[in-house]
Amino acid sequence: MRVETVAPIDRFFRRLVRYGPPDAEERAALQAILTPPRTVAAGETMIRQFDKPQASTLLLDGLVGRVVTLSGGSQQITALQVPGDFVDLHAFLLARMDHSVVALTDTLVTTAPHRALRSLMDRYPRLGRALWYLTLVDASIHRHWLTVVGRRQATGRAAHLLCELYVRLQDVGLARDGAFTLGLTQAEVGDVLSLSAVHVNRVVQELRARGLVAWDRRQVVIRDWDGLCALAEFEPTYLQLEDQTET
Amino acid sequence: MRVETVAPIDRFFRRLVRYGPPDAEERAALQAILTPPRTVAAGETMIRQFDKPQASTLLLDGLVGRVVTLSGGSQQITALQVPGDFVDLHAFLLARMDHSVVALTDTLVTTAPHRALRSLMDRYPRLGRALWYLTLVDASIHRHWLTVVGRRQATGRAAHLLCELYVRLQDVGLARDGAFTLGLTQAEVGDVLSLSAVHVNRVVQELRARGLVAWDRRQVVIRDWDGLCALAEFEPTYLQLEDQTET
DNA sequence: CGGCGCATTGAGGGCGGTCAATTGGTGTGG
DNA sequence: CCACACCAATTGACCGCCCTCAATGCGCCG
Repeated sequence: MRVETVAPIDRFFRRLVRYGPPDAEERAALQAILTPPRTVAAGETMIRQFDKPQASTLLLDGLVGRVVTLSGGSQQITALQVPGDFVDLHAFLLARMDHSVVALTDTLVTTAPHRALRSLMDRYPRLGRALWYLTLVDASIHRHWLTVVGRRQATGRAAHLLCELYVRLQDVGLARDGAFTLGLTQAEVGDVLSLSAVHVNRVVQELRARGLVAWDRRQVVIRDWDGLCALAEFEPTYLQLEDQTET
Repeated sequence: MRVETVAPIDRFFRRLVRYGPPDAEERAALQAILTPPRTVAAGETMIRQFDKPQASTLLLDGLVGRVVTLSGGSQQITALQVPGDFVDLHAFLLARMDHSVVALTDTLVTTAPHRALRSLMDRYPRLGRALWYLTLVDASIHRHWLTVVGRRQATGRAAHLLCELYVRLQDVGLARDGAFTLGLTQAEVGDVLSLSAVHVNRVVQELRARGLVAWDRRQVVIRDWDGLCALAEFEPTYLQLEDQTET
């Protein structure tokens, strides 16, 4: 999955830096509370809906989804997390998980115990705000997808997902030259886009026919970035990838 | 709009208390930084997309929406805020507003300057976490609506909106006995549910025909709460209205 | 070779969209 | 007091996107 050689933990710091670079002391303090990395196999549920985890999980490698199972047995993926993302930082403060967290590929994760996080925040308020910031970016993405799912047709939704994933993966060194590994089956893409697996397939074929992407198995190559963005009406501000420093 | 006699600011504290009751000192400190209340007329845009506000707005009375205007000229309301809600607390840390905030009825608001918020947080870390918590509840609602809009049919979506609004308004003393003022036109309901105004009307008539609600102008009376919840598959955990205390 | 997961293809139907016209309530100016 | 404007709600006709239900192809692994 790796493209550049980036130490997994740096993917996280790169994210955190957007809010305001933590100094060496803050960085070390944060790193000190992380548990040793462990692997989770594709398909495993790492956190169950209604659980009350005592630690938050940081994704180091792989792809995970926040999954809600619906009454009819179908499921909705409300968010995808790429390496460097905290998967359930919101569990630090919310009473119960409102969704499950499922490994969509083989993954590598570490965790930050909530007790340690809390004392870290008491000691380094700015670091606390940086973590808060990360959850706000998640919320911004949620809001954006609300408009994508609610208002865009299937083709635009799919194109939008590809644009977003490419940008996010590129940001952590896991995509380059338009190529990346999509850790999702077409059925799972449907669970993200709120489409049936059948219709996802038709859309994929349309994107191929228009010469926008090559999409074979789980390998995606974007052939026409501008065209794909235009079709998706992709405007990446909502991902909050620009640096901003605390004023 | 008022049903019980609740001082507007207490609607906010009632919310905050869910995370862990602030002590008298924290309460006073928070109240001290709030600017004098001002009114905003229905239809006015209080915060514009792409703005970088220097203060966050606390809604004391009325109804406001977070609105994204789309390329086609239509709009999506990604969230509704009821009295007691911070409308744009995320602007405290995010670089730019990813949406506008529009007053859907005449409203009463106050603001908390970001500079003051920041020193408040440095001084009272637990209060800071309580504010973070509020934004996490927002995110939880966003995720939930992603599944509602993505997976439910029009009738279920509308029923769900009524259930949620009733519970949230009741929580701040603005609804009772199944009756509340819906501050939205049917067209605006469509902007929330990602439906056309025409179809919203068809759905409203179906809800009336099934004997679930009376809905005249902007007055809604729920005639059959259980039936409405069943149709909506409403399960209010995601609103995080249960108390939880910091451990 | 057989089983399995995933991708693909086809047929048919329904939910909800657009376009357009009408009703009705409210406010305003003459 | 009435005429008119305006906004919100309502109704009807038509149609297209995407769903469901199947069946088939295809690569991989035991």
